[in-house]
Amino acid sequence: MPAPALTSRDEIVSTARQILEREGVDGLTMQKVARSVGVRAPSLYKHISGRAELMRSIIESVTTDLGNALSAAADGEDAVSDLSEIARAFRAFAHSHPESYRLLFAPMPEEWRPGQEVALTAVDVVIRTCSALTGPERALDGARLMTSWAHGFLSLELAGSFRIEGDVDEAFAFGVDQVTEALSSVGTSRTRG
Amino acid sequence: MPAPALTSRDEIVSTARQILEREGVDGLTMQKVARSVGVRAPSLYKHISGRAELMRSIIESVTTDLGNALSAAADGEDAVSDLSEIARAFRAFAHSHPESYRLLFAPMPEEWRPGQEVALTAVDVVIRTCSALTGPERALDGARLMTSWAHGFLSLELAGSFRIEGDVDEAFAFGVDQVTEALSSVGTSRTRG
DNA sequence: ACCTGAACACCGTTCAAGT
DNA sequence: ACCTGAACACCGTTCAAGT
Repeated sequence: MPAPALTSRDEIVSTARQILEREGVDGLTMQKVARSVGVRAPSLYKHISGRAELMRSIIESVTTDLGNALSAAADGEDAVSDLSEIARAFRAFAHSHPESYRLLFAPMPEEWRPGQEVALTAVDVVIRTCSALTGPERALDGARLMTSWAHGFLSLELAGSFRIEGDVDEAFAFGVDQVTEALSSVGTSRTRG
Repeated sequence: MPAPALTSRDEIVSTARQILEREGVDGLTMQKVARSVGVRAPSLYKHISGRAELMRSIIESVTTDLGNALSAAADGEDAVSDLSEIARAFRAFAHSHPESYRLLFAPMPEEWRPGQEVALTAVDVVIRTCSALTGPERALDGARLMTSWAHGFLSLELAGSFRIEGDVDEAFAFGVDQVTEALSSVGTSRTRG
Protein backbone atom coordinates (compact mmCIF):
# COMPACT_ATOMS: atom_id res chain seq x y z
CA MET A 1 0.00 0.00 0.00
CA PRO A 2 2.82 2.50 -0.46
CA ALA A 3 2.30 4.64 -3.55
CA PRO A 4 3.63 7.77 -1.88
CA ALA A 5 2.60 10.92 -3.76
CA LEU A 6 5.26 11.76 -6.33
CA THR A 7 3.74 15.19 -6.97
CA SER A 8 1.12 17.61 -5.68
CA ARG A 9 -1.51 20.00 -6.94
CA ASP A 10 0.72 23.01 -6.26
CA GLU A 11 3.66 21.50 -8.09
CA ILE A 12 1.42 20.64 -11.04
CA VAL A 13 0.07 24.19 -11.32
CA SER A 14 3.42 25.95 -10.96
CA THR A 15 5.11 23.57 -13.41
CA ALA A 16 2.26 24.11 -15.85
CA ARG A 17 2.78 27.89 -15.62
CA GLN A 18 6.41 27.43 -16.63
CA ILE A 19 5.46 25.22 -19.56
CA LEU A 20 2.83 27.77 -20.62
CA GLU A 21 5.43 30.55 -20.74
CA ARG A 22 7.97 28.40 -22.57
CA GLU A 23 5.69 26.68 -25.08
CA GLY A 24 2.46 28.65 -25.28
CA VAL A 25 -1.06 27.48 -24.51
CA ASP A 26 -1.08 24.87 -27.29
CA GLY A 27 2.16 23.41 -25.98
CA LEU A 28 0.68 23.02 -22.52
CA THR A 29 -0.45 19.39 -22.64
CA MET A 30 -1.30 17.07 -19.79
CA GLN A 31 1.41 14.71 -20.99
CA LYS A 32 4.11 17.39 -20.82
CA VAL A 33 2.99 18.51 -17.37
CA ALA A 34 3.04 14.90 -16.22
CA ARG A 35 6.52 14.28 -17.59
CA SER A 36 7.79 17.49 -15.97
CA VAL A 37 6.55 16.53 -12.52
CA GLY A 38 7.73 12.93 -12.91
CA VAL A 39 4.53 10.92 -13.37
CA ARG A 40 2.44 9.62 -16.26
CA ALA A 41 -0.55 11.60 -17.49
CA PRO A 42 -3.28 9.51 -15.84
CA SER A 43 -1.76 10.18 -12.41
CA LEU A 44 -2.45 13.91 -12.74
CA TYR A 45 -6.14 13.11 -12.36
CA LYS A 46 -5.51 12.04 -8.74
CA HIS A 47 -4.53 15.65 -7.98
CA ILE A 48 -6.59 17.80 -10.33
CA SER A 49 -9.87 17.06 -12.06
CA GLY A 50 -8.68 17.67 -15.59
CA ARG A 51 -7.24 20.19 -18.00
CA ALA A 52 -10.06 22.71 -17.37
CA GLU A 53 -9.33 22.92 -13.66
CA LEU A 54 -5.61 23.17 -14.41
CA MET A 55 -6.25 26.09 -16.76
CA ARG A 56 -8.46 27.84 -14.20
CA SER A 57 -5.84 27.43 -11.50
CA ILE A 58 -3.13 28.85 -13.74
CA ILE A 59 -5.33 31.80 -14.70
CA GLU A 60 -6.16 32.58 -11.07
CA SER A 61 -2.49 32.43 -10.15
CA VAL A 62 -1.49 34.77 -12.99
CA THR A 63 -4.38 37.15 -12.22
CA THR A 64 -3.23 37.46 -8.62
CA ASP A 65 0.35 38.18 -9.70
CA LEU A 66 -0.81 40.84 -12.17
CA GLY A 67 -2.99 42.51 -9.54
CA ASN A 68 -0.06 42.61 -7.13
CA ALA A 69 2.19 44.15 -9.78
CA LEU A 70 -0.38 46.87 -10.53
CA SER A 71 -0.96 47.62 -6.86
CA ALA A 72 2.77 47.92 -6.25
CA ALA A 73 3.03 50.51 -9.02
CA ALA A 74 0.67 53.02 -7.37
CA ASP A 75 1.74 54.91 -4.27
CA GLY A 76 -1.65 56.56 -3.78
CA GLU A 77 -0.31 60.12 -3.65
CA ASP A 78 -1.15 61.49 -7.10
CA ALA A 79 -3.83 59.82 -9.21
CA VAL A 80 -2.43 61.11 -12.52
CA SER A 81 1.06 59.73 -11.96
CA ASP A 82 -0.37 56.57 -10.36
CA LEU A 83 -2.43 55.87 -13.45
CA SER A 84 0.51 56.17 -15.80
CA GLU A 85 2.66 54.05 -13.49
CA ILE A 86 -0.09 51.41 -13.43
CA ALA A 87 -0.19 51.46 -17.22
CA ARG A 88 3.58 51.00 -17.41
CA ALA A 89 3.47 48.16 -14.89
CA PHE A 90 0.73 46.53 -16.94
CA ARG A 91 2.87 46.69 -20.05
CA ALA A 92 5.92 45.42 -18.19
CA PHE A 93 3.94 42.44 -16.91
CA ALA A 94 2.71 41.63 -20.42
CA HIS A 95 6.25 41.83 -21.78
CA SER A 96 7.71 39.59 -19.09
CA HIS A 97 4.87 37.01 -19.17
CA PRO A 98 3.57 37.21 -22.74
CA GLU A 99 1.95 33.79 -22.91
CA SER A 100 0.31 34.16 -19.51
CA TYR A 101 -0.91 37.61 -20.51
CA ARG A 102 -2.41 36.29 -23.75
CA LEU A 103 -4.14 33.50 -21.89
CA LEU A 104 -5.53 35.89 -19.29
CA PHE A 105 -7.21 38.16 -21.83
CA ALA A 106 -8.17 35.63 -24.45
CA PRO A 107 -11.76 34.51 -24.77
CA MET A 108 -12.02 31.39 -22.69
CA PRO A 109 -14.49 28.63 -21.85
CA GLU A 110 -16.64 29.31 -18.81
CA GLU A 111 -14.86 26.60 -16.77
CA TRP A 112 -11.54 28.41 -17.13
CA ARG A 113 -12.76 31.71 -15.67
CA PRO A 114 -11.18 32.74 -12.39
CA GLY A 115 -13.40 33.21 -9.37
CA GLN A 116 -14.98 36.66 -9.31
CA GLU A 117 -13.20 37.55 -6.09
CA VAL A 118 -9.81 36.90 -7.65
CA ALA A 119 -10.71 38.98 -10.71
CA LEU A 120 -12.16 41.88 -8.73
CA THR A 121 -9.15 42.12 -6.41
CA ALA A 122 -6.86 42.47 -9.42
CA VAL A 123 -8.78 45.35 -11.05
CA ASP A 124 -9.56 47.14 -7.81
CA VAL A 125 -6.55 49.47 -7.89
CA VAL A 126 -7.40 50.54 -11.46
CA ILE A 127 -10.98 51.43 -10.60
CA ARG A 128 -9.93 53.27 -7.44
CA THR A 129 -7.33 55.31 -9.29
CA CYS A 130 -9.70 56.15 -12.16
CA SER A 131 -12.36 57.10 -9.66
CA ALA A 132 -9.99 59.62 -8.11
CA LEU A 133 -9.70 61.29 -11.53
CA THR A 134 -13.22 61.15 -12.92
CA GLY A 135 -15.36 61.10 -9.81
CA PRO A 136 -17.46 58.12 -8.78
CA GLU A 137 -20.26 58.36 -11.40
CA ARG A 138 -17.83 58.08 -14.29
CA ALA A 139 -15.34 55.75 -12.56
CA LEU A 140 -16.53 52.60 -14.33
CA ASP A 141 -16.66 54.22 -17.78
CA GLY A 142 -13.25 55.71 -17.11
CA ALA A 143 -11.74 52.43 -15.96
CA ARG A 144 -13.17 50.76 -19.06
CA LEU A 145 -11.58 53.39 -21.29
CA MET A 146 -8.23 52.90 -19.59
CA THR A 147 -8.29 49.10 -19.50
CA SER A 148 -9.61 48.87 -23.06
CA TRP A 149 -6.85 51.07 -24.38
CA ALA A 150 -4.09 49.40 -22.37
CA HIS A 151 -5.21 45.87 -23.15
CA GLY A 152 -5.83 46.70 -26.80
CA PHE A 153 -2.38 48.19 -27.09
CA LEU A 154 -0.67 45.18 -25.52
CA SER A 155 -2.80 42.74 -27.43
CA LEU A 156 -1.84 44.37 -30.72
CA GLU A 157 1.78 44.81 -29.67
CA LEU A 158 2.18 41.16 -28.61
CA ALA A 159 0.38 40.00 -31.74
CA GLY A 160 2.97 41.84 -33.81
CA SER A 161 0.47 44.27 -35.33
CA PHE A 162 2.71 47.29 -34.70
CA ARG A 163 5.60 46.12 -36.78
CA ILE A 164 4.94 48.37 -39.77
CA GLU A 165 6.79 51.48 -38.66
CA GLY A 166 7.03 54.08 -35.93
CA ASP A 167 8.30 53.96 -32.36
CA VAL A 168 6.10 51.67 -30.26
CA ASP A 169 7.35 53.03 -26.92
CA GLU A 170 6.46 56.51 -28.08
CA ALA A 171 3.01 55.39 -29.22
CA PHE A 172 2.46 53.91 -25.75
CA ALA A 173 3.56 57.12 -24.02
CA PHE A 174 1.28 59.13 -26.32
CA GLY A 175 -1.62 56.88 -25.41
CA VAL A 176 -0.97 57.07 -21.67
CA ASP A 177 -0.90 60.87 -21.88
CA GLN A 178 -4.06 61.16 -23.97
CA VAL A 179 -6.12 58.74 -21.92
CA THR A 180 -4.97 60.16 -18.59
CA GLU A 181 -5.68 63.67 -19.83
CA ALA A 182 -9.12 62.68 -21.06
CA LEU A 183 -10.01 61.16 -17.68
CA SER A 184 -8.68 64.19 -15.83
CA SER A 185 -10.76 66.55 -17.95
CA VAL A 186 -13.89 64.53 -17.18
CA GLY A 187 -13.17 65.06 -13.48
CA THR A 188 -12.34 68.74 -13.93
CA SER A 189 -15.48 69.59 -15.89
CA ARG A 190 -17.49 67.74 -13.26
CA THR A 191 -15.87 69.83 -10.51
CA ARG A 192 -16.39 73.02 -12.47
CA GLY A 193 -19.97 72.19 -13.58
CA MET B 1 -9.72 8.15 -64.76
CA PRO B 2 -12.78 10.13 -63.72
CA ALA B 3 -12.43 11.44 -60.18
CA PRO B 4 -14.20 14.70 -60.96
CA ALA B 5 -13.55 17.36 -58.32
CA LEU B 6 -16.28 17.13 -55.66
CA THR B 7 -15.20 20.42 -54.12
CA SER B 8 -12.93 23.42 -54.66
CA ARG B 9 -10.60 25.72 -52.76
CA ASP B 10 -13.22 28.48 -52.64
CA GLU B 11 -15.89 26.16 -51.34
CA ILE B 12 -13.52 24.84 -48.69
CA VAL B 13 -12.63 28.34 -47.45
CA SER B 14 -16.18 29.67 -47.37
CA THR B 15 -17.50 26.53 -45.68
CA ALA B 16 -14.69 26.77 -43.14
CA ARG B 17 -15.70 30.36 -42.35
CA GLN B 18 -19.22 29.19 -41.56
CA ILE B 19 -17.93 26.40 -39.32
CA LEU B 20 -15.64 28.90 -37.58
CA GLU B 21 -18.56 31.20 -36.76
CA ARG B 22 -20.77 28.32 -35.61
CA GLU B 23 -18.25 26.30 -33.61
CA GLY B 24 -15.29 28.55 -32.86
CA VAL B 25 -11.69 28.08 -33.85
CA ASP B 26 -11.27 24.86 -31.87
CA GLY B 27 -14.32 23.39 -33.57
CA LEU B 28 -12.86 24.13 -36.98
CA THR B 29 -11.26 20.79 -37.82
CA MET B 30 -10.17 19.46 -41.18
CA GLN B 31 -12.52 16.52 -40.69
CA LYS B 32 -15.55 18.76 -40.19
CA VAL B 33 -14.67 20.91 -43.19
CA ALA B 34 -14.26 17.75 -45.27
CA ARG B 35 -17.61 16.34 -44.17
CA SER B 36 -19.32 19.69 -44.89
CA VAL B 37 -18.03 19.85 -48.45
CA GLY B 38 -18.73 16.16 -49.06
CA VAL B 39 -15.28 14.54 -49.11
CA ARG B 40 -12.96 12.79 -46.64
CA ALA B 41 -10.25 14.75 -44.87
CA PRO B 42 -7.30 13.55 -47.00
CA SER B 43 -8.96 14.90 -50.14
CA LEU B 44 -8.76 18.45 -48.81
CA TYR B 45 -5.01 18.28 -49.33
CA LYS B 46 -5.56 18.17 -53.10
CA HIS B 47 -7.05 21.68 -52.89
CA ILE B 48 -5.21 23.37 -50.01
CA SER B 49 -1.83 22.62 -48.51
CA GLY B 50 -3.03 22.11 -44.94
CA ARG B 51 -4.70 23.68 -41.97
CA ALA B 52 -2.25 26.62 -41.87
CA GLU B 53 -3.09 27.72 -45.40
CA LEU B 54 -6.79 27.28 -44.68
CA MET B 55 -6.49 29.52 -41.61
CA ARG B 56 -4.57 32.16 -43.57
CA SER B 57 -7.18 32.15 -46.33
CA ILE B 58 -10.00 32.56 -43.82
CA ILE B 59 -8.17 35.41 -42.07
CA GLU B 60 -7.53 37.22 -45.35
CA SER B 61 -11.17 36.85 -46.33
CA VAL B 62 -12.40 38.21 -42.98
CA THR B 63 -9.86 41.04 -43.04
CA THR B 64 -11.11 42.17 -46.44
CA ASP B 65 -14.73 42.10 -45.27
CA LEU B 66 -13.88 44.12 -42.16
CA GLY B 67 -11.97 46.70 -44.22
CA ASN B 68 -14.94 47.08 -46.55
CA ALA B 69 -17.31 47.55 -43.62
CA LEU B 70 -15.10 50.26 -42.13
CA SER B 71 -14.70 52.04 -45.46
CA ALA B 72 -18.45 52.00 -46.02
CA ALA B 73 -18.98 53.70 -42.66
CA ALA B 74 -16.99 56.84 -43.55
CA ASP B 75 -18.36 59.34 -46.04
CA GLY B 76 -15.21 61.49 -46.00
CA GLU B 77 -17.00 64.75 -45.19
CA ASP B 78 -16.27 65.22 -41.50
CA ALA B 79 -13.36 63.41 -39.87
CA VAL B 80 -14.86 63.58 -36.37
CA SER B 81 -18.14 61.97 -37.33
CA ASP B 82 -16.35 59.57 -39.70
CA LEU B 83 -14.16 58.34 -36.88
CA SER B 84 -17.08 57.61 -34.58
CA GLU B 85 -18.99 55.92 -37.41
CA ILE B 86 -15.93 53.78 -38.13
CA ALA B 87 -15.75 52.83 -34.46
CA ARG B 88 -19.42 51.86 -34.46
CA ALA B 89 -19.01 49.83 -37.65
CA PHE B 90 -16.03 48.08 -36.07
CA ARG B 91 -18.12 47.11 -33.06
CA ALA B 92 -21.02 46.00 -35.25
CA PHE B 93 -18.69 43.76 -37.25
CA ALA B 94 -17.30 42.19 -34.07
CA HIS B 95 -20.82 41.56 -32.77
CA SER B 96 -22.02 39.96 -35.98
CA HIS B 97 -18.88 37.85 -36.55
CA PRO B 98 -17.55 37.26 -33.03
CA GLU B 99 -15.50 34.16 -33.75
CA SER B 100 -13.99 35.63 -36.91
CA TYR B 101 -13.20 38.80 -34.99
CA ARG B 102 -11.49 36.87 -32.21
CA LEU B 103 -9.44 34.93 -34.72
CA LEU B 104 -8.40 38.09 -36.55
CA PHE B 105 -7.00 39.80 -33.47
CA ALA B 106 -5.67 36.80 -31.61
CA PRO B 107 -1.97 36.10 -31.54
CA MET B 108 -1.35 33.73 -34.40
CA PRO B 109 1.45 31.64 -35.89
CA GLU B 110 3.44 33.38 -38.61
CA GLU B 111 1.98 31.10 -41.32
CA TRP B 112 -1.54 32.31 -40.57
CA ARG B 113 -0.78 36.02 -41.04
CA PRO B 114 -2.54 37.67 -43.96
CA GLY B 115 -0.45 39.20 -46.70
CA GLN B 116 0.67 42.73 -45.82
CA GLU B 117 -1.27 44.24 -48.71
CA VAL B 118 -4.52 42.74 -47.42
CA ALA B 119 -3.84 44.02 -43.90
CA LEU B 120 -2.83 47.51 -45.01
CA THR B 121 -5.86 47.96 -47.23
CA ALA B 122 -8.12 47.19 -44.27
CA VAL B 123 -6.57 49.75 -41.90
CA ASP B 124 -6.09 52.44 -44.53
CA VAL B 125 -9.37 54.26 -43.88
CA VAL B 126 -8.60 54.43 -40.14
CA ILE B 127 -5.18 55.95 -40.67
CA ARG B 128 -6.50 58.43 -43.23
CA THR B 129 -9.32 59.55 -40.94
CA CYS B 130 -7.02 59.87 -37.90
CA SER B 131 -4.55 61.79 -40.02
CA ALA B 132 -7.25 64.32 -40.87
CA LEU B 133 -7.70 64.94 -37.14
CA THR B 134 -4.16 64.89 -35.77
CA GLY B 135 -2.10 65.94 -38.75
CA PRO B 136 0.36 63.68 -40.50
CA GLU B 137 3.15 63.54 -37.86
CA ARG B 138 0.82 62.21 -35.20
CA ALA B 139 -1.38 60.13 -37.53
CA LEU B 140 0.23 56.79 -36.66
CA ASP B 141 0.21 57.41 -32.88
CA GLY B 142 -3.39 58.58 -33.19
CA ALA B 143 -4.45 55.56 -35.20
CA ARG B 144 -2.76 53.32 -32.64
CA LEU B 145 -4.64 55.04 -29.81
CA MET B 146 -7.93 54.58 -31.64
CA THR B 147 -7.41 50.99 -32.75
CA SER B 148 -5.98 49.98 -29.37
CA TRP B 149 -8.97 51.37 -27.55
CA ALA B 150 -11.54 49.97 -29.98
CA HIS B 151 -9.96 46.53 -30.16
CA GLY B 152 -9.38 46.41 -26.41
CA PHE B 153 -12.99 47.31 -25.78
CA LEU B 154 -14.34 44.66 -28.15
CA SER B 155 -11.87 42.07 -26.93
CA LEU B 156 -12.98 42.61 -23.33
CA GLU B 157 -16.64 42.85 -24.29
CA LEU B 158 -16.59 39.61 -26.30
CA ALA B 159 -14.60 37.89 -23.57
CA GLY B 160 -17.38 38.75 -21.12
CA SER B 161 -15.20 40.98 -18.96
CA PHE B 162 -17.82 43.76 -18.80
CA ARG B 163 -20.50 41.69 -17.17
CA ILE B 164 -20.09 43.12 -13.67
CA GLU B 165 -22.34 46.14 -13.93
CA GLY B 166 -22.96 49.33 -15.86
CA ASP B 167 -24.25 50.02 -19.36
CA VAL B 168 -21.80 48.69 -21.95
CA ASP B 169 -23.26 50.73 -24.83
CA GLU B 170 -22.80 53.86 -22.74
CA ALA B 171 -19.23 52.92 -21.89
CA PHE B 172 -18.55 52.52 -25.62
CA ALA B 173 -20.08 55.90 -26.46
CA PHE B 174 -18.06 57.48 -23.65
CA GLY B 175 -14.88 55.96 -25.08
CA VAL B 176 -15.63 57.07 -28.65
CA ASP B 177 -16.18 60.63 -27.42
CA GLN B 178 -13.06 60.77 -25.28
CA VAL B 179 -10.74 59.26 -27.88
CA THR B 180 -12.12 61.37 -30.71
CA GLU B 181 -11.84 64.48 -28.56
CA ALA B 182 -8.27 63.63 -27.60
CA LEU B 183 -7.26 63.21 -31.24
CA SER B 184 -9.01 66.44 -32.23
CA SER B 185 -7.22 68.38 -29.52
CA VAL B 186 -3.87 67.07 -30.75
CA GLY B 187 -4.71 68.46 -34.18
CA THR B 188 -5.98 71.75 -32.77
CA SER B 189 -2.94 72.40 -30.58
CA ARG B 190 -0.75 71.59 -33.58
CA THR B 191 -2.61 74.18 -35.68
CA ARG B 192 -2.47 76.71 -32.88
CA GLY B 193 1.15 76.00 -31.91
C1' DA C 1 -3.86 6.28 -1.64
C1' DC C 2 -1.42 6.96 -5.57
C1' DC C 3 0.71 5.17 -9.90
C1' DT C 4 0.57 2.56 -14.23
C1' DG C 5 -0.32 0.61 -19.08
C1' DA C 6 -3.89 -0.14 -22.09
C1' DA C 7 -7.71 1.60 -24.26
C1' DC C 8 -11.04 5.00 -26.41
C1' DA C 9 -12.35 8.72 -29.23
C1' DC C 10 -10.45 12.32 -31.16
C1' DC C 11 -6.72 15.50 -33.91
C1' DG C 12 -3.62 16.80 -38.60
C1' DT C 13 -1.21 14.71 -42.12
C1' DT C 14 0.92 11.16 -45.36
C1' DC C 15 0.65 7.69 -48.69
C1' DA C 16 -0.25 3.80 -51.55
C1' DA C 17 -4.05 2.14 -54.04
C1' DG C 18 -8.25 2.85 -56.49
C1' DT C 19 -11.13 5.13 -60.43
C1' DA D 1 -6.69 14.33 -61.52
C1' DC D 2 -9.04 13.62 -57.55
C1' DC D 3 -10.84 10.48 -53.91
C1' DT D 4 -10.24 6.86 -50.45
C1' DG D 5 -9.00 3.79 -46.30
C1' DA D 6 -5.28 2.76 -43.54
C1' DA D 7 -1.68 4.33 -40.95
C1' DC D 8 1.20 7.43 -37.90
C1' DA D 9 2.04 10.40 -34.16
C1' DC D 10 -0.28 13.02 -31.36
C1' DC D 11 -4.34 14.83 -27.92
C1' DG D 12 -7.47 14.37 -23.11
C1' DT D 13 -9.54 11.13 -20.35
C1' DT D 14 -11.14 6.58 -18.23
C1' DC D 15 -10.37 2.40 -15.94
C1' DA D 16 -8.91 -1.96 -14.22
C1' DA D 17 -4.90 -3.71 -12.16
C1' DG D 18 -0.83 -3.16 -9.50
C1' DT D 19 1.73 -1.68 -4.96
